[in-house]
Amino acid sequence: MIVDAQKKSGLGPVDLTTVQERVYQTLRLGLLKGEFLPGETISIRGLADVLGTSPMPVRDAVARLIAERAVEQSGPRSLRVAPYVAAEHEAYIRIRMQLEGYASERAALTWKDPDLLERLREINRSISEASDAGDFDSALAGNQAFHFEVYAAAGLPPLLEIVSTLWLRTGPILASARQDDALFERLFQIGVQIHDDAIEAIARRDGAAARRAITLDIRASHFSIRRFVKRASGEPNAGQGSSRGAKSVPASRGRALEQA
Amino acid sequence: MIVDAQKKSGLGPVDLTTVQERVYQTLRLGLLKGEFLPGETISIRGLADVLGTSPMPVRDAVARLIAERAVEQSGPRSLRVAPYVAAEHEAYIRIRMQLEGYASERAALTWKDPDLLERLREINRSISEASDAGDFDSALAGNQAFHFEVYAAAGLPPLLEIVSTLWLRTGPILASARQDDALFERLFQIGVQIHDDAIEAIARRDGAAARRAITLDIRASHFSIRRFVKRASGEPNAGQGSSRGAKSVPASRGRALEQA
DNA sequence: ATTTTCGATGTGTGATCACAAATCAAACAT
DNA sequence: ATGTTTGATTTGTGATCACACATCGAAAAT
Repeated sequence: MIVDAQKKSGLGPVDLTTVQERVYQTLRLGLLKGEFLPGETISIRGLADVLGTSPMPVRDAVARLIAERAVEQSGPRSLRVAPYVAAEHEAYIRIRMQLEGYASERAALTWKDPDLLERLREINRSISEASDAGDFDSALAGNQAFHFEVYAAAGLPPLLEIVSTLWLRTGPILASARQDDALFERLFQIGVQIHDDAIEAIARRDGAAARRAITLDIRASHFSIRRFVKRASGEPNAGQGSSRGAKSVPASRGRALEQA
Repeated sequence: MIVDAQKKSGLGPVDLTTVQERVYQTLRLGLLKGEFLPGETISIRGLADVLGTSPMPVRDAVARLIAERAVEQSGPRSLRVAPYVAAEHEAYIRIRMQLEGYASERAALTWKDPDLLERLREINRSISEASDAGDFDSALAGNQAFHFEVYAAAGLPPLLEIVSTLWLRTGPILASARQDDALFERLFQIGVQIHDDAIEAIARRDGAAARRAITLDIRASHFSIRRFVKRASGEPNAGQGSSRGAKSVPASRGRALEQA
């Protein structure tokens, strides 16, 4: 043996994740944060350029996003973020109510971590503050953190993954409503209130009440989104089906990932 | 215009799907049919070789399967079919009971197609016959057809997709139990009976009963699988695996069901 | 006999190139 | 002014190559 394991305890392990993985996580986060608009066309080469890599890793990452239905092919040679389609979105909401309702019920009945309640309260407080301050990015992130904190307490890791891919599809749509500040603020006000109900239900291990609170939360935000889209579709754009031959996407191209 | 569309009405439209898509569908079907064992290592080049293409399309297809958790990386440079992990599998069963139970309930309450019942009865009959004849491939396919025929009647296409990716994960595990003929035959016998209950429930639009039947079906097959795996892990017998993937699949086939 | 070493082989990853098809804009013809 | 065509550009797809690392087998050293 040449040399023993050097014990320079000053340096730790190095990030050895693959480029493809980092690209995937970046795009995923961007989708969740609403940096892409529903229906926005994307290009592998374009993304590679912005991210500072070759098209290859982006290609793999996009393939995964396609499998998760977050990205779809709008034609033989074009990709776009999944557009808003009323019927489809409504279906996803129904599914989410079932799945996330089940997760909440299970969390309320089986949770163990004694710090859970305090953590939920803290997160909910931060949502309220961020919303009041007009910091919708933080409020959105906080909302996501709250829900997943609850679902994690259900003790079914695979459920977390499934729900998270569902959020990946509803994410851009929810985020697109951020254009309407007033609506967004009221959405969070209601949300915080419902979250409090959920916390209380979990505290007293009332599974049915927890399920009711979370499903109500999902339904409420869905109604808001629907109202927003309906109002917005008066002029700018309406979601179009996955049929080909659609030109789509107004010039209102939102920022699609800035720096490298 | 150079030339009109030639009207040789003898030839129809040509399959213009991409190679990647066909590879994906092939692998997916193979997974569902049980041509891969849980935990079996696979190689991109090997699959490409077998399928007669370059590694490129396989790479994209596998990326999608990874996103669906049907394939996972077992190391920095190696891939394998998702192995059987008891806790994980149990979680998937719970999720499936929720989702497929919901789909069944909704199908029973909202179905419209007047031919639905007859189609279900026909499929169930074919399962029974195939099982009696020892043709488990057909019986397995029939079972899948039955379930998805029901879920399709729920009128929520996105739900179908989600459930189908869940089957993609439980598929190889279910199929691996085919080594035990006796168990498999009894499994189908019980299944056919439960399916009849489900049909009856749907016929009289009894949502709760339909949900009960389907969840029972899932739970029953889960118990059988669990019993099989438990027995198989005690005595790693050399069952024949129709693994058509690449070379690989070392002698440790008996342990393919456990983990790693 | 057991352990170690080391080389051959195979792996996923990433980059680069080729290509047909789709898109867009300017120039055309009406 | 308007609808059509055409040509340059960009797209995803697929093939090929290079590379670092993992794996495994045989030879060597203990």
